[in-house]
Amino acid sequence: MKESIDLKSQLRQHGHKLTTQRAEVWEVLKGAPGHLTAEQVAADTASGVNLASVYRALGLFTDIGIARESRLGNDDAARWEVAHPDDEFHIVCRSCGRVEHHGGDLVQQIRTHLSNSHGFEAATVELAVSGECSRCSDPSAA
Amino acid sequence: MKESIDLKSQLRQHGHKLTTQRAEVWEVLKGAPGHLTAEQVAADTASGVNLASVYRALGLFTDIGIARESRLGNDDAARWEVAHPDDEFHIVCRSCGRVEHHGGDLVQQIRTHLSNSHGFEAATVELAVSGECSRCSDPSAA
DNA sequence: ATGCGTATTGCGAATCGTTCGCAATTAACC
DNA sequence: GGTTAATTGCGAACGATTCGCAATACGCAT
Ligand SMILES: [Mn+2]
Ligand SMILES: [Mn+2]
Ligand SMILES: [Zn+2]
Ligand SMILES: [Zn+2]
Repeated sequence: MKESIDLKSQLRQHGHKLTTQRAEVWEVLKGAPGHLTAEQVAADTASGVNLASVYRALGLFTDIGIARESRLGNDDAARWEVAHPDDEFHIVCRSCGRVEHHGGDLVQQIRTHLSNSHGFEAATVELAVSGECSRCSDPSAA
Repeated sequence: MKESIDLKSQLRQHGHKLTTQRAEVWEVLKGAPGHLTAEQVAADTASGVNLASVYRALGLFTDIGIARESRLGNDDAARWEVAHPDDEFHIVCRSCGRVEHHGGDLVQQIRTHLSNSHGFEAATVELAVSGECSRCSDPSAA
């Protein structure tokens, strides 16, 4: 099973407090299936955490590395999720907007090529592919 | 030498007029070394084209495929350049913000893998790598 | 060249996502 | 429980982009 992140210790390690709001925001992120906007997080929060505080929490989580922020598709709002490595990249359906994750060594290959052939050590590799997802391209397959 | 795009015919083909403002915006894009914000384009424009009109022109150029829009690094403003294929991806220095282009077949490999192994035809592949550029990581190399 | 009808411009106001300032609250440590 | 600095909530501010609309300028046909 997947290691569960201990929010309290992660925050402590970076010199921050564990507040009820942060805990609630974290709970929403953990429970959500996908990539949420700050507004969605705020809405799903147990006690209705203030939007500005949600932004602050999400920003903090991203800074300390337990959450990941991305801008997907044509979307103008940022979205967050529990952190996952770059290697698991995003495939965004340009019809319905659904996002799938794709693992494998494709991203590693990019890193390796840049390092071996160009002496460049990639800090982050952001890869996002768009196209029609199976549900949208083949309407018959329910 | 690189084929030069004929703005007038590209616009005609898509049912749009060639205006002096569009010509000026295009001139700026063609002449610019890098990736420009709408504000920068407006500023560099011969007759000071209005910012809203610059946005409209850049949006149109992007729609008809002769310009490319990207959001690089932590930057919150969109940037434009004369269109180039996805295969030439972006390497962004997280210290100085400089952007380099990197060609090769890495992006094609991604497309091929997704098609062969998953029957997924990628419409766009957006790849952006971050790290320290040579100038920033090795200060001695002037 | 001239005139027409429509696409396009410029301008300011509006919108949207996100951040800020600051007084009131609260978590962490004693 | 008391102290104190970190955090919250609120509303106002912000920057990027878009919109509405009257004035203008293309493109095409005279
Ligand atoms: Mn993800
Ligand atoms: Mn580019
Ligand atoms: Zn879909
Ligand atoms: Zn640099």
